[in-house]
Amino acid sequence: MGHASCETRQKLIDTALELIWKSSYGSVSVDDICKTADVKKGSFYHFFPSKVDLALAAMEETVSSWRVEHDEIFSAGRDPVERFERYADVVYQKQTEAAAKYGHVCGCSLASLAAEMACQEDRIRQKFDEITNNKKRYFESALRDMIAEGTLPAKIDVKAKAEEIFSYIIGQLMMARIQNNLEPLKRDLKQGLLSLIGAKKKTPQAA
Amino acid sequence: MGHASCETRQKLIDTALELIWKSSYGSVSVDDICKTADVKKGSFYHFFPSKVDLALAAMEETVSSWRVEHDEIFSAGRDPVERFERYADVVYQKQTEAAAKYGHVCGCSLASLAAEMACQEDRIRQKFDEITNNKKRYFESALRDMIAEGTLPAKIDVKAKAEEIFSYIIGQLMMARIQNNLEPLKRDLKQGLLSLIGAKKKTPQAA
DNA sequence: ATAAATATTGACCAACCGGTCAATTAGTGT
DNA sequence: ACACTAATTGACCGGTTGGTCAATATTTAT
Repeated sequence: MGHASCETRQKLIDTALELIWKSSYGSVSVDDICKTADVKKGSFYHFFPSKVDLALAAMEETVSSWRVEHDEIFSAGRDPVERFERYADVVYQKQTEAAAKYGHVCGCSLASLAAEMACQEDRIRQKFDEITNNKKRYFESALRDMIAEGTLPAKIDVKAKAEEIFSYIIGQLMMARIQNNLEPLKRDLKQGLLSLIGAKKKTPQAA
Repeated sequence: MGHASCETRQKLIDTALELIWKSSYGSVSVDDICKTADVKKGSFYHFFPSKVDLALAAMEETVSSWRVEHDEIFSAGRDPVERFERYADVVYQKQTEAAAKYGHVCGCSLASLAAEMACQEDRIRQKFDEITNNKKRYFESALRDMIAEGTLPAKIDVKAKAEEIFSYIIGQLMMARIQNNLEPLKRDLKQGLLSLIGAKKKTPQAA
């Protein structure tokens, strides 16, 4: 059936991801994507009913490409505070790579796209919501582990704290993109995260 | 000289502000702005050399319309922690008004615009930087007052902390826009700000 | 071998994009 | 009254936009 070429579809997704991340949804045209991916426009509309549908697929692709790494970082086998620390390190590292590749700091592709489109395309808003809710579960789980550990008071509102953490990370990435500067991210992301969590030092009762 | 009509210029700025805040820079055309403002395109280009120049003027307008209120909130006469608390309240209140007016949560107009355009129009990036640096001074001043007060350790990096605070606020506003939900803002903005600042309770030594 | 399903192509579209311009109108200082 | 400047107008432009479509080529199941 000519199904051999999911690769055309994939090439379109990858290209869209790159181009939109580098600039913005509005400034990248379907023609741009097709030309860069070396795919004819007719093929584009064979795989995707519209430009937004491509963007939606690109969002899905992004999150699925993170999944394994994400699970490793937030592994329940790891000390909960270390999970956040490691996460901060990885975020910074990925931003560094992207900045080198694209010539400037790009921030969070999903958040930038969602912020741009939230008020026009509800499906993009919804998809981001869905991704966000999933991600917050990792944070909530880590926070609960800290409560169990005794490094966080039990009365804390775990869901609220997870949202604060999420917002802070998004804010840092947005600012990094706008300022085109990774230094604040390097300096403040981890530290701010720890301030926000506000954990007590673990009482060194072992050994 | 027919200068009677700076009002045309002003109407264009106000309209652009509204339309771009409601949706995005890329999705609002010069024609849209002109039609809404009831100004002919020729007039538009009489006052602004390009669409970005209008956006730049709109950014300037936004910040100048805040100035007085901002100075009051961060008045040195006010307790430093209260400045942040009051700021959080005002941010929430303004978002509520805008959401009612436009039909959905809009977030920070400047940050949304800057995030969208940062990688394409350096002048917008620079303008946002300039505005940001100014705003951070209010935060830094409040933090320094807290150190003087003894509610914050003197060793703290004031500039870094101010950036953390700024990022957190931007993140909360972005998330509010994307989620089209003011509840997290209401619940978390102030509290997260206080966690981030991490001030000790003022020792009640008066009276 | 063949029929059905899928993929690819390039030509095509109306609407819209940001921007220009010459002509006209209105206000101002003298 | 007059000359000068600034504001307004609407027609105009080439290029681009997201999207369509009929024809063709390719792959697969039988």
